[in-house]
Amino acid sequence: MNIGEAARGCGLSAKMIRHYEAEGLIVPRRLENGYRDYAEADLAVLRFIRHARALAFPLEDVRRLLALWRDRGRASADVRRIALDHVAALEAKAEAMQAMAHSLRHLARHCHGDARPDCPILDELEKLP
Amino acid sequence: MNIGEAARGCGLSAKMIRHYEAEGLIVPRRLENGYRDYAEADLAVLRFIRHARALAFPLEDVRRLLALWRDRGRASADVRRIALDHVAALEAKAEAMQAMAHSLRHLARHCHGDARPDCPILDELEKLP
DNA sequence: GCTTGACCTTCCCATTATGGGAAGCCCCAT
DNA sequence: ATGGGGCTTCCCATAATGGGAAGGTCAAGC
Repeated sequence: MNIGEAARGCGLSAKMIRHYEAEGLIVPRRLENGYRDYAEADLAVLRFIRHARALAFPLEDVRRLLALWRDRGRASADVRRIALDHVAALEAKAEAMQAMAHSLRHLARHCHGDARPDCPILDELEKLP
Repeated sequence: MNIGEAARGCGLSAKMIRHYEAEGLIVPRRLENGYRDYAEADLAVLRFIRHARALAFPLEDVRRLLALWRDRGRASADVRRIALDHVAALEAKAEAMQAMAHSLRHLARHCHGDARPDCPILDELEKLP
């Protein structure tokens, strides 16, 4: 199966599949003409990568998860550790963003939002600590 | 005031001040020796930039906010528009991240997290749609 | 007056994940 | 054999930040 077919089969772009290969996540067989040749098992790996990325695991985490996935004897605790660390990172970022959104919404609520020039939003950006 | 002093005075790194200059946000006077020379008024601009960045406004937004800030006759509606669009973007990202965190936490809850190899997290990454 | 150290300049590179696009090769169907 | 579509690699760009090199400048101390 060449890369285009593999891409359609796993939901990733050919571009990204090559990128993941460059990152060492999945290195397919090569045909004599130089074309990449993906097996069915490779498709499963590519889908795994797509799912992990959909949950925003950084590639470095995906690499480790893949290693654990391939290791039939891994301890589930290792997987859980990676997942929970990632959850913590996600929640920290999400909370930071919501705090910023909240502050800004608060400012915007006190801004007339009409043709007048006075604007608490700019005032605040000017004066903040 | 040279760039080091300006950096200490506004809370940005000299590196970033140069970057914001390259982006056209603030271009200081130059001394004869080529050194950048910041006035007090420049410090206010730099602080404005820092505050806007602290609220995660992208540089492009900062550029527009700065223009409005400098324009004594701007309509507060223009500022509000930028702010609320940014709030929407922040909230969208925050919600996406929390949804991912939530899914993962759910998976992790069903993972023993011990030495056994069976792991619902990996199972899910393997099987997802 | 010269050395030293702190500061300044510009330029290049790396990060993360993704995509655009060019140049050139390959394969298959007409 | 020719054309179209797929494949290859390589370079570039994104956003914001930082690291670091190579070299110019200034001020203090001797």
